[in-house]
Parts: sequence; structure tokens; C-alpha cells
Amino acid sequence: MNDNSNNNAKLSRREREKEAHRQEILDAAIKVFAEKGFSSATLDEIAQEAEFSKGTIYLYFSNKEDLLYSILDNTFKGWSVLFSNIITGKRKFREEITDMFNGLAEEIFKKPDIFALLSAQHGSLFNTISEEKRTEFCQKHHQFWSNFEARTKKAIENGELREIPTEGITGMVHGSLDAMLLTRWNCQSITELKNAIEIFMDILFNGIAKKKEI
Amino acid sequence: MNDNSNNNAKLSRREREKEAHRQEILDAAIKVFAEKGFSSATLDEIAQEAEFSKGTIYLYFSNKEDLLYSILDNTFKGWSVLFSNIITGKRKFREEITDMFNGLAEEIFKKPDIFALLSAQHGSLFNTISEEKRTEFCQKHHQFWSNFEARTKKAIENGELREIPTEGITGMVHGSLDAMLLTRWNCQSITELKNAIEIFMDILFNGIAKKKEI
Amino acid sequence: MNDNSNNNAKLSRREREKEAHRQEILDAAIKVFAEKGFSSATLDEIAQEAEFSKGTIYLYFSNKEDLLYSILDNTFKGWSVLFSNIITGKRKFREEITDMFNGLAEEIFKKPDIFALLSAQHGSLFNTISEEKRTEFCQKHHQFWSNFEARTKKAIENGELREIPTEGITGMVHGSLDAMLLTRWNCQSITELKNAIEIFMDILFNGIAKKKEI
Amino acid sequence: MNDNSNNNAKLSRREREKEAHRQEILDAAIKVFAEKGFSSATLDEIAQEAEFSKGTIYLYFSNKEDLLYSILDNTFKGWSVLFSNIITGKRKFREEITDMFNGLAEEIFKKPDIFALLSAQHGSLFNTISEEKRTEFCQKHHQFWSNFEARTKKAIENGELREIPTEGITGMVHGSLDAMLLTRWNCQSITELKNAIEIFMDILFNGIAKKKEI
DNA sequence: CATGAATGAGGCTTCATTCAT
DNA sequence: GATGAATGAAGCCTCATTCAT
Repeated sequence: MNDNSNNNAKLSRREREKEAHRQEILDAAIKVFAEKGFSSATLDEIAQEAEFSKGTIYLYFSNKEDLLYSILDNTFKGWSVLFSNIITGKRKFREEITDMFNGLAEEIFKKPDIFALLSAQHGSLFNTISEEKRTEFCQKHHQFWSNFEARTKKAIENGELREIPTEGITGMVHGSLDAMLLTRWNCQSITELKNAIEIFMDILFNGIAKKKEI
Repeated sequence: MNDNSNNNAKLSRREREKEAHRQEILDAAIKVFAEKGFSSATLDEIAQEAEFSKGTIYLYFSNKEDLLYSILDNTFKGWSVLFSNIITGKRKFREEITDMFNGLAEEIFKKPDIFALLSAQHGSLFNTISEEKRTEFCQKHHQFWSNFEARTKKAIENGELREIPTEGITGMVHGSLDAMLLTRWNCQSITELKNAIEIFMDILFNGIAKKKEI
Repeated sequence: MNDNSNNNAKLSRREREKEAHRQEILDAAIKVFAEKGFSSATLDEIAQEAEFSKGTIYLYFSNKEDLLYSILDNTFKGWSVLFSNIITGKRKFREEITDMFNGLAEEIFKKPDIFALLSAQHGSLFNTISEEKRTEFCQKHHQFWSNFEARTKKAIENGELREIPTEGITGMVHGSLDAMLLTRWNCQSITELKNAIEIFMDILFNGIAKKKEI
Repeated sequence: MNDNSNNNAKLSRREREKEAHRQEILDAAIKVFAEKGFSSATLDEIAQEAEFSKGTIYLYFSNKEDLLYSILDNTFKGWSVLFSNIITGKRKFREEITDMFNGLAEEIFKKPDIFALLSAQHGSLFNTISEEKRTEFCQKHHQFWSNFEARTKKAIENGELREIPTEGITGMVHGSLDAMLLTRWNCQSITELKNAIEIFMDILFNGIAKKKEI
């Protein structure tokens, strides 16, 4: 048992260090990709940012694209968890959707570089990466918004929402979420952004038109 | 007079040809930039697409960036005209804003490559171009949305809109417009997109919440 | 006709220059490959030897391997012509085979680098090049020696040769030819080598054993 | 004595293990060098083939070249012994030379990788290795063939061979031996090769020409 | 003795830009 | 005005070698 634990400890330290180094390189890549865009970013910069030599990057990732894939994979996985924890269909639609925006807002301010990357490269990433990966990401993306549309439908049936085409609602939310990710709605702080979300929810649910007084 | 007109004609033909060539190159660049992204696009491809030799491009544009600037300049100029013709403050807010979306929708389907470019590269273009150009474009952009916010304010004063913070409205419209540019809201035809705009306007002005029956 | 010839001349000068440059690069590659071996040779050296910039090489050849293929192609084509002009089956077997050795001997001293390359790399080239090219070259090689074996058979039927298995004869000639290519039989001059060929033919046809006196 | 033998045993086990590991690495190197050629072979592959880590190789060999030297040294040493045991001048020339070919033939099928390496790289190895080593190997090589030429001279004096210039005979044998090493004369089995050697000897000693009937 | 992470020099290749024709 | 050959800087990636554990 002594030996075992010893061995284990040794192994796991190495393992932990390796994992940490991998993450450092990934963080550096996120930052540089965000600043320069994927094609313009150079491994030299990433290596420098990560404080490793260029060759070391290739111990952890098989090439430049692999770096990008890992970033996207990680990010999408994180969001998936976030969304499935929040959009459960057990609470009010407005509450869940507000939490979703707020949850993402927090992420934006926690890891701004990733959002800068996704924002800046938005569609062009999809011109860069392999057909295979593209398909994979598109499917996940589509999956999520299908789920969301189902949630919307339920809300209409529940009487929470007006009977508007679900695509309309989904599209509006989708567009707004994208826009928030892309621009942070020009907010400088998480508080400011959360306020903006409040206003947005008011508009989304009540519209901007002045109701005629009775 | 004969000679003169002849000369003039000749000159202007040259001029016209030159202008035509310039435009052909520009169109080729738009297409290739849209497909590959700015950094990944090569002058070889652009030259091939334009059916000119690589050297010829340098007779019309001083370098690769200049191509991009020209594209962006042209595009923004076009939109400026579009917007200032539509957002006059002389008609109802809802009419004007609907026209704006519809006008842009038509542009999207007329020159899809430009939108693919702007969509795909969105923010990253701004990491690529020079500080100077970036500032210039940002100012124009800002200018437009300031104007729009003023228009919103007027609509509130007119009693067309609820008294919501104008930034909220502007942000929502801005975000939605961006989203429409970026994704075309997944519509395949201009008709489909115009329908989507109708639904969007309904939601924007009336909200999605079911009003309590009295 | 004036115009035509003029045009033609212009075109053909360019063409000729291009062809010349291509050949210069090829010669440089042959030399460097011969000195260093294919894998150890660098494009830097080749470029320097050719007195062109590294990039220029890629205007004429798509990559390092392509350089090698072109060299091998050229060489094999040359030999094919040589052989088919000599081994016609119209003269005595000994005459034709002697001419073949002498013809090749002249080539060796005309383009020593190519032979150094083929000698030095002999089999390893075939580990370097693509499966496809390898097959192609092997077929050509095989083709030639099949033809040669047919020629040998005819010589036996003619009563020029003893009735020995044709593979034996072919193998011996093949081996000796290879050896001559590889080592030049340690001869320093073409004259010396031609003398050696004379002796070789004597041995090949009469053997080395002292005949018993009658 | 107990202690001693124990100690000795221990030490010698270590020694033996070390030697065994060294040989395993060497074998791996031979295999990989043969497959890829010296320059293209990587220490990664050799390490993997040897089932040791890359670092371990450096405990046994000072660098990549050293691996090659050791291989060549071992091989040449083995051949030297082989030859000096066979070419004694005590038996008939034809017997000795036949045994030499047969002995080498057996080696070829015992350690095909080494021959593949020597064959594939033939001359280019000598461009890779240091001046010093090259000289050393050339001397040994030259030494052997000088000895062989002396043996030939003796055979002529003995009346076994015709009075042909010794270089001619030596050259022919040398070339044929090289060719056999390089191509195995296209034989698939040792038996087949030994048959080929029989035919070769017949040709070598009696020639291929049909003797005029008396 | 054995490992394998880290290094960095150096190789191949691409591509924006220039320039002689 | 148009061409396209030539350039060389810079990018991605490999791999022999070192070294701390």
C-alpha cells in the first residue's frame, strides 16, 4: 500500500503537471487566437505567451489546428453543461432564459479571450477547420437550439408565451444571445451587463410598443 | 469638337475600363476573402478569380490590406446611404425600422459574399487592419448608432414606444441586426427572410409574453 | 508572318529561358543530392548551388520529391533511348553488349553526379519516394531486363552462347552493369574504363579458368 | 569464493544485461536504418523498436552517428573473420571463392536488415559519416581486396586461372559480390541463391561463349 | 539505470511584393 | 497597362540532444 500510494502520488504529480502545462498552452493559444485571429496567430507568439518553447507545444498538440479544436471542444462542453443545468423546463420560461443569459454573461467576464476568439472569428473558423470537425460542431449547435425550441413550445402550451411561431422566438433569442456574446452589448462590467439583460428581458417579454391606455 | 469628343471618349473609355477592372478585382477579392478569410486568402487566388495576373492587382491597389479597406469603405458607404434614406424620422418608427431591416435583407441576398466576409470575419478584421483604419470605421459605426439612438428617443417622445432606456432598445435592435447579417436568420430566400422580419417586428414591439386577459 | 515570328521568338525566348532555369535547378539538385543523399540534402544548398532563391525552386518543382522524380525520370528516359538504339538484335550479342557497357561508361563520365546519386542512394531512394513512383520505376526497370533476357535467348539460339540458363547470364550482366555504375570499377578515366570493359568481356565470354591444353 | 562468485555473477549479470540492451538497441537501429535510410530514420522510431526510451539510447551510444559506426564496425568485423577463415590460399581458388559467396549468402538471409541498410545506403553512408570513420572503413575495404588480388595472382601462378590482368578478375568478383549483396540476385531463398551462385561460378570460370567444336 | 519532458536549431513550404520585359 | 518570374521573410513542423527526476 505504501508503494502503491507512493507510485500513485508520483504518477499523479507528473500527470497533474502535464495537464497543467497543457492548460497553460491552451490559455496562451486562446489569448493569441483572440488577439490575432486563427490564421494570423503564430506558434511563436503562442509559445512565448505560454512561456514554453515552440517544440513543446507539439508534445501536447499535434498541430495548430489541434489547438483550435481543443479550445472549441472545451468551450462547447462547458456551455453544454451550463445550459442543461439551467434549461430544465422545471421553472418558468422567463426565469430559465434569464438565468441562461446571466450564466453566459458571467462566463464572458470570466474568460473574455475565448469570447473574443469566438466573436472575432465567428464564422471564419468554420472555413478554417476540417469538414469533419465543422460537421461535429454544427450538429452540437443545432442540437442545442432544437432543445431550446422544444422548451419554447412547452412555454407556449403552458400559456407563458403568446402563440407566436416558435422559430420566431428561438431566432430572436438566438440572435440576441449571439449578439451578447459578440459584443457584450458594449458593457464594461458584469453588473452593467446584468442590468442590460434585465432590460432586454423586459423588452423581449413585453415589447417596446407603448400599450394603448384603456 | 469632333476631335475633342473623340479624345474625351477615348479617355473616358480608358477610365471606364480602368474602373471596371478595379471593380472586377474588388469583386474577386470579396469572394475569396469571404471564402477563406482575410489572412488565409492569397493574392494568387484573387488574381485567378479576377482573371488578371498577380502583378496587375498592384496597379490598382497598393497592397492586400488596401483591397480590404476598399471593400469595407464601399460597403459602409452603401449602407450609410441606405440608412440615411430610410431613417429620416419623418415616418413612424416601426415603419422606418422595418424598412431598414428589409433594405438590408435585400442587400444580403444581392451581395452575399460581402456579408459572408463581414460575418465570418466580424471582429477579427479589426485586429488585422491598421489602427488608423480601425478608428475610422469605429467612428462611422458609432455615428450611425448614435443617430439611431436619437431616433429612438424621438419615438419615445412621440409616444410610439414605451419609456424604456434608449440603450436597451438600441442594443436590442443593433444585436438583432448584427445577428441577421451574420446568420441571415437561417433563411434561404429573401421572401422567407422578410417574413421572419415581420415576426421579429411583432415580437419586438409587442413582446412574447401572453397578456393577461381582462 | 512578321508578327507571328516575332511573337513566336518572344515566346520561345521566355520558354527557352524557363527551360534553361529549370535545368539549372535540376543540375544543382543532382549535384547536391549526389553529395549529401536525398534526405540530407537541403533546399538551401540546392538553391545556393543553382544561384536562385529558395522560393524560385517552387516555381519549377512542386516540392523536394518532385525534384528527385524529375531527375530519375530524365535519367531513365535517356537510358531507355540509349539501350533501345544499341540492343537491336541485329548485330552480334558480344558487340551489342560491349557497346551497351561502353555507352553507359561514356554517360558515367559525362554526368558523374547523377551516377553518384544513383549509386549512393541506390535502394534507399526507393524507400523515400512514393509507392506510385516506385512502382513506375520498377516496371520500367523490369521491362528493360526482360527485353535483355529475350535478347540473350536469341543469342543462345543463334549459337553465340553456351546453353546456360538465361537468368544466369542476365543476372551476371545486370550485376556487373550495376557494379560498374556504382563503382566505375575504380577507373579514373573513360579510357581506363573502356579497357576494363574489354577485359570484362573477355572474362565474361571466355571465363577465367585456364583451359586444359590438349 | 561464494561471495566472490556471487559478486562476479551479479556484476556479470549486470554486464550481460547491459550488453544485451546495447545489442537490442543496435538491432532496432539496423532495422530502422534499413527501412528509412540513415538520415530519415529517427531516434523515436529506433527507441520504439528497441522498446526503450529515447533517453536510454544515449546511455549506450553517444549520438545517432555512433549507432551507425557501431553497426558498420560490427558488420565489417564479422565479414573479416568470415573471409580470413575462407580465403586461406590452402584450397583451390574456385572452392574458396565459391565458399566466400556462399558464406556471404548465408549472412544475407540471416541478417537481411543489415544488408538492406548497406545496400540501400551503399555510398551515401560514406557521405554521412565523419571523414575519419570514412577513411578507416575505406582502408579496411581496400585491405581486403588487396588480399584478394594477391590470392588471385597466386591462382594464376598455380595455373588455376588464365593469365588475365588480376584487376580484371578482382573487379569482376568484387562487382558481382556487391551486386549479390545489393540485390540478392533477386532470389527469395538461400537455396535458390546458392543455385544461382553455382551457375555464376560456371560462367565466371568457363565464360558464356560457345566453344567451337573441334 | 531509465525515463520522457523540454529545447531550439534547422528543414520545407508559402506568399506578399517587386521589377524587368 | 499587363505580365509573371524572382525574391526572401516568415510560418509550421521535426527531431537530435539534454537534463531533472
